[in-house]
Amino acid sequence: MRFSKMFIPTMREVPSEAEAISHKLMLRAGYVRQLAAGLYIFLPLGWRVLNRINKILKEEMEAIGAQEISMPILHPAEIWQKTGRWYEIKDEMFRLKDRTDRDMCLGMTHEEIMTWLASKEIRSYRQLPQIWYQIQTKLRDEARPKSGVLRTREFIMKDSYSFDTDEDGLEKNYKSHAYAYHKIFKRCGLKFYQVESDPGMMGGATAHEFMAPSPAGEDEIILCDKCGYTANVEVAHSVSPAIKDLKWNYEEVYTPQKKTVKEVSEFLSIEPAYFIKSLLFMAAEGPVLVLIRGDQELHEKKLARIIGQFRTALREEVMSTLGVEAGFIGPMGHKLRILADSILREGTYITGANKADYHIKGIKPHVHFEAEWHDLHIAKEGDHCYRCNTLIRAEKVIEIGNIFKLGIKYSVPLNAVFLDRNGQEKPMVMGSYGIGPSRIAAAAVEQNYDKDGIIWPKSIAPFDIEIIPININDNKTLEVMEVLYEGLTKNSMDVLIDDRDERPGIKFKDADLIGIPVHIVIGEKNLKDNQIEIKNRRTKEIRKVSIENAVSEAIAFFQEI
RNA sequence: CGGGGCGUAGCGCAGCCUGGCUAGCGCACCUGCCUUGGGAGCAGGGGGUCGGAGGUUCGAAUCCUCUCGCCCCGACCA
Repeated sequence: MRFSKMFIPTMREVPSEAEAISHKLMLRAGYVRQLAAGLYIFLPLGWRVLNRINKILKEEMEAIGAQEISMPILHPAEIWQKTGRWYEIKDEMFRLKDRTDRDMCLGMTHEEIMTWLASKEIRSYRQLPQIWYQIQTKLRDEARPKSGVLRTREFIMKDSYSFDTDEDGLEKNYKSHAYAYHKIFKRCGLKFYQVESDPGMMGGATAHEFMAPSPAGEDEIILCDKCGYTANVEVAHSVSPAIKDLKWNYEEVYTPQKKTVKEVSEFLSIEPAYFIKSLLFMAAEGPVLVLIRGDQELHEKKLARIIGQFRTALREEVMSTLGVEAGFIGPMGHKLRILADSILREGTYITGANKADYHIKGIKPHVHFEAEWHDLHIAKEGDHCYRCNTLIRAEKVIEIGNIFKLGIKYSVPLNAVFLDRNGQEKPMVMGSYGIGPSRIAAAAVEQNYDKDGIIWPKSIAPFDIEIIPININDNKTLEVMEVLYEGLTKNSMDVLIDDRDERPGIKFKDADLIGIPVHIVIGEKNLKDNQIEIKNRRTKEIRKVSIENAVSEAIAFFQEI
């Protein structure tokens, strides 16, 4: 491909709206353009990258027996109504009506439609298992699209769905997807982790996410380097640092106007970890008191999994429920549901006295209060691994893939059933598995760049090799350029020639920006010695080779990378 | 949806507070000359409803009101 014939609008300056590295570089290097918030155009270079990623996806999906199909993006509402998601999902779903006033929506994911298809077509256990996948556009009316191509309202997703006769079959397909995903992300040149995750509204008990470490990531994971425990903070367990049991006697202390843990802790010169924070929430079942240690933070999602949707109690509700103002609440003597973080099972603490301006020192679990014990705190760096007690660390990550065991969540409402060996009707056992190709691309950029631009992993670069003729008006240069281009192309290398009549500086800068892994520089000086240069974009290593050997050397050089 | 910021040429910005001459600068773009190993130089040139609407004023990029868009933080994220 010739640069002069390809639309590669590079920019010297970064558009001011871009913040994330991948966003800046993909704009500057001419890979994408923004149409509106969360809507991106993939330009020729960007589209080539996506296609390379998709090719890897297809190969690895086919390798585990998945079959590619293509489903509509426009869905009738009835199917989504049957599973209930039409009502559960709110503004996130794009909804519309057709000309006959029929409710429709744009697909944010395809569990419903895939299950519908299975319900129509699969009758017998003999037809199972099936794995169907597609690489298809998804539409989600995101509250806040951000970071360029990382979070958009319309994006392409590789989504696959497995249908099995039983849990064992699902387990097998779940595992083979995990295996395929490892291969895919490895082939794409990404650093990544597989972590335990929250199944969320997808339902089912088990889910994992594939996470590419990057400061631009929106998610955070917890890692234990010793035992290998990795989990999304949304579900991560941890053991907060141990504290001594100071065995104070139960006594009231005067703490005028000191309400927050920080204030009382400073006032009494006692570490926050010796305090119990008492928080009142209003759930569907009524008020619930939640206790966590002073140095912990409540994980609202963990709490929501236990008591359902809730909100913070208003000042008046605290007063009417507990008879004390917020800031001096203690867990003693109340008749309501009390949940406490498990760490509070042991020790002696300080807490509100249920009386304005007073705290209680010396409160002990089981003696002065009872509670349901749960993991309610946010795991963070400095905590210990709940499995092996080693110090854990946290990392920012980009979610690039996920796998869910769905079970029969969708097959039951949509009546996707089959007859088993004994002629018994049973719901299919399902799994769903997603990968975002544009997130792979963005994560690859986030993990591979320098001050000059992108450094693509060679498996997903838009081209393998870029040829840079220094002076396009030199006949010898042109001649060598054509010979190399032909030679490399014949050996199935994807080659971009910068045949523009531009100054060398511009070509070098653009080449570095665009980030093709290998550059071949043809200059008049080296030609006099019958040589050309082969350069590694990442390391800047340059190898001079003779023109005769240039093709084979360049290929070898590419393969070494 | 809550908080903050920004909309002036393709990109990056100045001008706005304190209203006033033809709306300016760098890069990019076009023409010519020159130049060719890391975003050259000289000369000439094109491109703007100052996001939009309404208002105040003799006069609005500038002041006021409304509105639209984009970005960032948070909430949300199937």
